[in-house]
Amino acid sequence: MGTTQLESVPEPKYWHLRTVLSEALDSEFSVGEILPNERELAARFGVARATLRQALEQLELEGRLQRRRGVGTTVAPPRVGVAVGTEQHAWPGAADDAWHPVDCVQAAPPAAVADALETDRDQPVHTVRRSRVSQGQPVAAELLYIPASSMPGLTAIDAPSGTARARAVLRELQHLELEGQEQAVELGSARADDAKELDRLPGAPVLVVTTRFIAEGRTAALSVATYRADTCRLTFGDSGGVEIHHRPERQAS
Amino acid sequence: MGTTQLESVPEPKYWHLRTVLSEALDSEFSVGEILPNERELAARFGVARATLRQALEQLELEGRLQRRRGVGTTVAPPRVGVAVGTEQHAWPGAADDAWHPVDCVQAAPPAAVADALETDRDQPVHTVRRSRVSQGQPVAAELLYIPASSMPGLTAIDAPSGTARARAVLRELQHLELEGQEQAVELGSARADDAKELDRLPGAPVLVVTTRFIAEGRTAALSVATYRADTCRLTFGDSGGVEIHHRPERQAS
DNA sequence: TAGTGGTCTAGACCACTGA
DNA sequence: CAGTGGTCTAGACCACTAG
Repeated sequence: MGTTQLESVPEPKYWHLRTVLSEALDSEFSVGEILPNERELAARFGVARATLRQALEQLELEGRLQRRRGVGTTVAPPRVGVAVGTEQHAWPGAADDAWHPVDCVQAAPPAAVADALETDRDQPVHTVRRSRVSQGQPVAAELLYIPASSMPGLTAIDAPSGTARARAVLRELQHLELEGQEQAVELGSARADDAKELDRLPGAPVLVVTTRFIAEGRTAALSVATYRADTCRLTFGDSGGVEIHHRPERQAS
Repeated sequence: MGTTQLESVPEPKYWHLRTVLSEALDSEFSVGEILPNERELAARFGVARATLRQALEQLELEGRLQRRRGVGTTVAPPRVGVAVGTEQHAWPGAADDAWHPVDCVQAAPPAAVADALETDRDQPVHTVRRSRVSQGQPVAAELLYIPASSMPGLTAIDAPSGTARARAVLRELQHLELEGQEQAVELGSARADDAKELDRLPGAPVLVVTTRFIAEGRTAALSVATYRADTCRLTFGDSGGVEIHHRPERQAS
């Protein structure tokens, strides 16, 4: 009788814990505040540390918490909205581009990319690496694939690789007429190199945005961008910065 | 010396396992095939079951595996592309709509929704529940919020709730002129009711698509749709069905 | 060096499925 | 009913951070 309620169909402990912690975050903690450590929290709730961690993982997935090894668990700020799809289509590297180039090499692409580009697998492809920063934090890493056949004017550029090469490739891209673009979003996990760039551990959840740029009836470029799923909200549509932040509802009783 | 290689900076076992299993899935298994059970796999790889499960979780997150309690672990088909953003904006419930209505009630909305709708928190809102099916499988559940003030003509409808009511609300919506829409995508975890409708466990990863429909300069409707993140690839742009499926690259050595 | 989160183990029991 | 994945425990050690 002293307990709140008997659960005829008991929900898992970690799920209940998630709800309790979520409400505590709303009412008793403010952004950036540091939580008690995992061993202490587990003891306080009377569960094993693994169970407590399962609840924390959920909350981190939902962007409510941020955990860093050697430091602690902190309350995360609301997700930052990053504009991904715009009404006025534009090539990567255009004036208002939110990305900045990092590197560029010319090599044979992975098989999956060659398929999407509709080119032979041994045909060389310019691969531009770019990164995107928002509010001081890295939010996305991108690999931009451009078939060499799309850019005949670039064969004689002197810079063989590096940032200068990347800029040259992007500059060349602007000369083509962009006819349209198609995008897809799916859930993925960060590969080792992306994870490093995003300041996360390998396997961290990411939103993978694949963009196909169409010119002259063909796929002129393919962008594969991985966004931090914990901190980002991808926005599409006319204006990107509108304040629609959906926080999951309370659990129904 | 018999081992393949000494790892100077050893990656986690579960991550290495994920890679090994991923390659095995590519080469030795076909879609729908059932894997050995977890205890057997763990023994075969010489790890604890929890570690093996960590690897399986990764692969399930990436849409490579499907696990069902009491049944087993099967190889998942490639993710199905579902069109989310279209060039020609249209109201929910239009002729070519992929959704079908389930239910409708009129009640005060959650606080977060009221804020997004820019209405008072105690103002009544029509809440339409819809579901979306693709290739025989439920892929998304939606809550569609429409302020009663947007639809003055609906006060006298006789059906108080249920599917008939939902259809009536959607029909009424078509009479307004749609001026634009804004969308956002973020990662979330399925609430209990959504999870049930999506045939998943609570907490399963979902892609939450928030759409704001604008008419007469105001927010006339707000849709919060949760898509199964494991099985869905959300497509935006001119044509939704194009075959760009990005499979994560092999891990660099 | 002390304290944090990340990984891993070897068990146990439960909830669910299908024969 | 037997077999599956899902939950949970109580430990251990490791990698990383910061004072």
